[in-house]
Formats: sequence, C-alpha cells, structure tokens
Amino acid sequence: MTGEPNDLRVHRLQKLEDVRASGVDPFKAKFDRDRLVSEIDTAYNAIEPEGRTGDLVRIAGRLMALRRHGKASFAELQDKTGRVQLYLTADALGEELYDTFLNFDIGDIIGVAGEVFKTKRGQLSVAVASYDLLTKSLRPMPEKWHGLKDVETRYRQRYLDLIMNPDVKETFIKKTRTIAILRRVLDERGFLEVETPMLHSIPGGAAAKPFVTHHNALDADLYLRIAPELYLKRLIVGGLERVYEINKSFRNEGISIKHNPEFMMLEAYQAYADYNDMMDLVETLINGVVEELAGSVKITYQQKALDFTRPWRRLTMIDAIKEYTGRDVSFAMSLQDIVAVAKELQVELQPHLGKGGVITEIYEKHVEHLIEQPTFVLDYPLETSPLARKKPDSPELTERFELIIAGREVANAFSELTDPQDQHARFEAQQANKAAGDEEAHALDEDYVIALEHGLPPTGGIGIGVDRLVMLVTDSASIRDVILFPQLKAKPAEE
RNA sequence: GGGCCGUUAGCUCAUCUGGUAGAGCAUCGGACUUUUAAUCCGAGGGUGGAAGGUUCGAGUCCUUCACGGCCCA
Repeated sequence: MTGEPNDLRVHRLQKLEDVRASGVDPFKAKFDRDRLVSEIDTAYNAIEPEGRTGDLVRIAGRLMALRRHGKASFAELQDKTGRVQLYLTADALGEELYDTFLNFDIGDIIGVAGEVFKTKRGQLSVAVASYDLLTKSLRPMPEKWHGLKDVETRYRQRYLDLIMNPDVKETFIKKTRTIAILRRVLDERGFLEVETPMLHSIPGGAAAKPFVTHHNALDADLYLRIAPELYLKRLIVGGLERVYEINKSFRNEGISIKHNPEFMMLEAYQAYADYNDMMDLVETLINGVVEELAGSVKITYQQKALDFTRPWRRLTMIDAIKEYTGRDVSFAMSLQDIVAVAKELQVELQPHLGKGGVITEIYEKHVEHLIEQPTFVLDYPLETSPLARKKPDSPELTERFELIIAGREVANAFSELTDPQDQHARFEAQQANKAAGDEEAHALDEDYVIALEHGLPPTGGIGIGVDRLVMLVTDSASIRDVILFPQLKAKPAEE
C-alpha cells in the first residue's frame, strides 16, 4: 500500500468498497441492543479481576480506540452513556472475523455481542463473540488524547464536539434538564404552557431590532418575534390567568459572549399578581434549577462564588448607582444635572433621552456588570419601561426589576401596565423616540391596546433568559457554549 | 464599527532575529494472545486561511481580504 493514495478519506472509501464487495451492507437499518454501556458498568463493576459473568450483552456505539496486538486486541466502544472496552481474539472470532474487525476504522459505528468479564488488570470488558458493522465512517475522528479544541470547528461541527468532549454533552443535557425543571415548577403552580406566534406583523414586547422576513401569499413583511410578551398578555385578557412559553426569540443585534441572535426565553404571566410575586416566582424557578443541577444553592461560576440563598438582595437602580459609582442621581435633579453626572462618568448619550433614559444608561454602563451575587435591581424608570405599571408614589418609576447575576441580566419582570390609555400614551412616546433616532423604540401596537381595553386583570410577568441561566449552572463562559449550533458566519463547504 | 490575538498535516501543536516545514496522535505496511495515550520497526501525508507586495530568498516582514476568539462601542 505504500505510495498509494495518501488521503485518509480515500483509504476509507476503499474500505467501504471492500465491505460492499464482501456482501456486507455498510449502512445497516438497525441493531437490537439490550443495554447501555453505563448499565454494564453499574451491574458488573464489582466483579473480581479475571472474573467472568457468563452474561451475554448486546451493545452498540462508535468505535473510539483500537489497540491491535497480534492475535488478541482491545477496542473501545462509546455510546451515549460512556465507553466500554472490547476484547477480541482470533480464537473466539476465527481468523477471518478477527482480521475484519481489526480493519475497522476509529469512528465506525458497530454493534457487538459478547460476555462481560474483567481483565486481570481489572478493566471491565466485553469479550466479543460476534459483531456487526452498522455504519461505516468515512472521515477521521479528532485526535484521541487532546480531543477537539478548535473553537470554530467545535461550533460548526458540534457533533464532533459532542463525540470528543463529554463535558460538552453534559452541558447540553443540563440545558434540557433546566427547561424540564422550569416547566415542572410552573406546571405545579397551575401555569398553562402555550405557544404564540413567532411571525409578528408588529414586533413588540422588548426594545430590540427585529429580523424582517416576507410572506409571499400575503405580500406582507413579517418580523421574527423579539419577545412573546404581548401575545401572552392577550391570553391573560382571555382569562387563562397563568400562562407561560419557553421558546426562541430573535434579535437582530450584535453577537457576543452573552448574545446570540436566536435565544431561548421563558416568559410567564400571572393574573392578580404583581412584581413582588414575580420575585418570589423567579427565586423559586432559578433555585429549583440551581439546587437540582448543582446540588446546592452555592455554586462557582468562572472562579467566582455565587450564593443563591433566599431571599436575594433587592436594590433600587438609584441606590445601585450610588453604591457602585458613589454618585447621587435622582428625579428631583434637573435633566441637565443628571446629564452632567453621566458625562463625568463618560457615558455616551443619545440626544432624545430624558431623565429616566440617562439614569438607565449610567446604570447599564457603570453598575450592571459589577453586580455579582443574585440581585433584584428595582424600580426602572418609566421612560425605559413602556409596558410596565407606574409606581403609585413615583410617577417617573415603574414596578419593574431585572435580576442580575454575575454581571448579566438573567430575568426581567414587572407589574404589567393594564391601563389601555396609559399604554397608548406610552406607545406614542416611544414613537417620538423612534422619530428622534431610537432604533429600539417600541412599536405602536393598536391591536394590543384594544386587547387591554377589553380588560387585562392585574398581572405580573417575567422573562428569564434560559441560555444565560444554563451558563450559570454549567459554568460556561460564553452563550455559544450552551447553544448547540450558535450563529456563525456562513462558510463555503469544504471539498 | 474599533482594538488585540489566532489560522501550519485529519487532530493537537512546534518551527529564536527571513535561508526551500517538524513532532505526537491518526493513516498505510510489518511484529506482537490482557492492552488501555499499548509497544517496537518502516512508510506516506503540507499550494503554511486567501490575494497582493518587499526581498536574491517569505510560514516568518508589509498591505488588503476571509473566518474565528477576547475586549470595547
């Protein structure tokens, strides 16, 4: 073979043809396995070295290592639960089947049947009595020891990442469990899971730029939703009283360590409740996840200790600015004086901002990223909260909070604005901002105002960034590490 | 959008100030009946991200571009 084709894939294509020529289907329809690798480990790990069990097992998975030693060899088979060693001998299989097995490639998917035993070195193994090639692999696996590290390849070919890096698989299992826990807690509390449109005629429910698409038959532009909020509140108008949705929203903005254009959000709405109830709900939801996945309310995130012991700290935005910058701002000050503070703090300001907008900018630039422990930042300005109820005694503020953990917004909630006339006026104010250049100003949604005119009961609502929550419980530095296929620029396919 | 860093064999990485690219694993051939990053002998494998430029000579210096990472806006 020396001097023959040098491409690894050419070798494999040749092997594929050899398999076919021998009358064996290299892409089989199915294999009846009777257990998982982890079940073998659990059932037999206690046996003595060189102990035999007499139990035949049928397992299947990907061939991850092959150690050839003349007439007896070892291999490793990996299924979704782990790896087990295979032991192969020419005596047991016959020369021909033995040699055929040794000609398999790392990455091939095989099924085997054999007896469980332990080697004299104490390694639980399966002595292969028969085997089937189930899927021939035509491309090489990453290197066995260092694995797959190239970040771009890990994201673009996540399947390789999942094969090679067990902790990556564990992270995504935890993401699914997180969602299951959130569902369970809400279901137990009488919330109804619903699904609302992803395609919106008017994008609403958040301050964000939408993706635009087009419906051909209707000849109408539609927007991928930036939030499900306004539809969920329509359902509260409809008397469902407790609803939630866990699904994607889309925001046409920059990609960063904490932003992916499509992301998973939980939104829940509860009639006859306010934002204090939402604080209780979010503590319950997040602690449910943290305790179940981390086994404690104290976790480590990126070398920082986080303590989720309830109740979490509550701090108004004004007090937070005072605490983290040492500066006093208040609505009693003139806009000019507040702007002067912002300028001293090097905060860049858009010209249309009022007092509340400037205060929010100061908070976002100088405070939010410094808050590490779970903290409810309360009382957001009315100006930046067009869907939230006014605080009764402070008309410039709303009954709204964001939950900040490890410097990032994890949840956002408020007592919902139920007054349709106030809502309409807020939307109009947003249109003025839009005219002044605010690209994230909330759209005017008359249909939603009509829904409010039919009567939205007092309602508390909450949104939780599920990806960011999963980042915390999996100690992931980037949102891309908790999204199976994060957004990357398209790259021409190889070959 | 800006700054910094990266892109070399299938994978993980080397290649001091410019002198025609190396290792380990993987692959191919051979030896080996309890190995487990198996070992031993031998072999093949690179348009060094792309395109230009400087130079006698560029993976190395310069420019532009692509993709990725981190930070900032």
